[in-house]
Amino acid sequence: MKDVQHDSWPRQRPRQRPRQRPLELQEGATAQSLVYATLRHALISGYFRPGEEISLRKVASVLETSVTPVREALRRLEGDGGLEAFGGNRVLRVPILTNAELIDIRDIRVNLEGFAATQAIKRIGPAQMRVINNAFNLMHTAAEIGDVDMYLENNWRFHSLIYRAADRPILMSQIKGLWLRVGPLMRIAVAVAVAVAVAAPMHFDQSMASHCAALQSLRNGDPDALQQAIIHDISEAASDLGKALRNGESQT
Amino acid sequence: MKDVQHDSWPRQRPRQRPRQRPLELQEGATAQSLVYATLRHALISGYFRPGEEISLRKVASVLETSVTPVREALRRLEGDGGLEAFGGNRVLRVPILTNAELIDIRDIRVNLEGFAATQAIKRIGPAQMRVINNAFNLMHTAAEIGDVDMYLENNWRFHSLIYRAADRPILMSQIKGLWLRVGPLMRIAVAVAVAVAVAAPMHFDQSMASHCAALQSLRNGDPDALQQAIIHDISEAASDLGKALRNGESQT
DNA sequence: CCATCAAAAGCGTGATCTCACTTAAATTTC
DNA sequence: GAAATTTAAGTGAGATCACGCTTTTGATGG
Repeated sequence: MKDVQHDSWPRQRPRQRPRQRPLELQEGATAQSLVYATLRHALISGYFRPGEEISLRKVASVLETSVTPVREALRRLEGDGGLEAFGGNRVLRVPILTNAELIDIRDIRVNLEGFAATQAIKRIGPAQMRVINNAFNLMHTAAEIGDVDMYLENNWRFHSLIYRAADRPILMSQIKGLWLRVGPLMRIAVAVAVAVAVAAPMHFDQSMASHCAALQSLRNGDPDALQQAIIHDISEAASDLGKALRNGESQT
Repeated sequence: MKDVQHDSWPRQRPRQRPRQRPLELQEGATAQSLVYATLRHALISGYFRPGEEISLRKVASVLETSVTPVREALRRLEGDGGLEAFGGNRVLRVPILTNAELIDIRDIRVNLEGFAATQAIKRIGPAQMRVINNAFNLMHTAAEIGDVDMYLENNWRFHSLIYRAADRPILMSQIKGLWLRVGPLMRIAVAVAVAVAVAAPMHFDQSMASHCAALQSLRNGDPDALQQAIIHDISEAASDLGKALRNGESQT
């Protein structure tokens, strides 16, 4: 059935080019979704600096695919607010948040994550509690040994594990979208905090106090206390992020 | 290296195709963004039914462009939750919300739009108040004469004008994303409500009562009352949407 | 040595084509 | 005539190329 020669064409067409390569794309997932997931994770983990420019062809080259899936992935990230088009050439880059946007995100996070926490606390069983405890401990030790990557990863794990228990996919995606926006700044803020924490180890205690209070509220099953702890943590973090933002723009 | 004739190929290639046409794409906006805006507006206005399938080539043909920008636009909409990929062929279609998703969206709306209202009320001046009043009146008359399009449009205008006054772009985009998801259902719910309103004109009064209370709170500058009115409206609407959803799935 | 201008490289955008796959229709077969 | 199979049409995914634009670079003139 598959007349490979395409009889509708004259006859001898060289046409040697198409040669589509299936590549290493595994498991039915589209290349576009792989690129999207990769870049999204990189953004949320702060592997890109605010203001860094992302090139279609560079990404396509690194990920060993063509420009088409990359462009779709970048466009999705642009829609998510994780990237922004800049200049007349529409070069895509990591957004540099303004202070107003930071406040905007903070308040949305307070509402959404606070609500998610109250919904989650009813559904957290001993198994989830153990995993959350694990993430908390890892985050704690990461802060002690000054491992920024480990801290960021487990900070996200700690929060997302709680919210995931709420079993609200749409709410979860909204929260993820907000973390995506603050990811690049978060790394800078934490890196600075870690740097000063070497000299003054008590600097992380503010952040740790919030997380500890959240953990305690989880154990007690107190939704209001948990919500307050989450809100406090978000406000603290927003304050640090604001400092990092102002430091960054003074450099630029 | 620019050998336009591609000397690597035999020689006389007709190759008459490139012929890129600038088309009617006006004002520096990319074709992709035009397609996105068009389809997004169509979705939020309920011009597509839940479950309706959207074809790349059909859209490209109707909008007189190629498939590339259309696919990017549809992918963005998929990321927004306005479309979903279905089946092994990843055919894109308008999502059919589950009841859990409806509750999810309702609660997020209560939090986000309630918060937006409290932030907006401090910043609403006489000029905005006049525009909002206008939208309210248009919505009211639309309900009386049974014009579904007019009602939907001004319902969105009424709400968005309030939220826009909060001057929180990110919050606004999140709220828009939620309306995008419920848009297709909203039309069905309103159409049903209009149909029965012809027989029993007092059916719209619930919805109108919420909007009236919101307007009154705006005039009084009472943020708590406004928030309560918004929350009440959202809850009412979610109830109607749930009925429309159950009716729809009984047909399917 | 610096300013100026032209060439080149790089950017995103969009069109076109092939591919793999699914689904609908038509044909054949029992 | 009904059922199974083959065929045709339609789908999204991905690669490649041309285009217009901006930025960088290199050479030339001052």
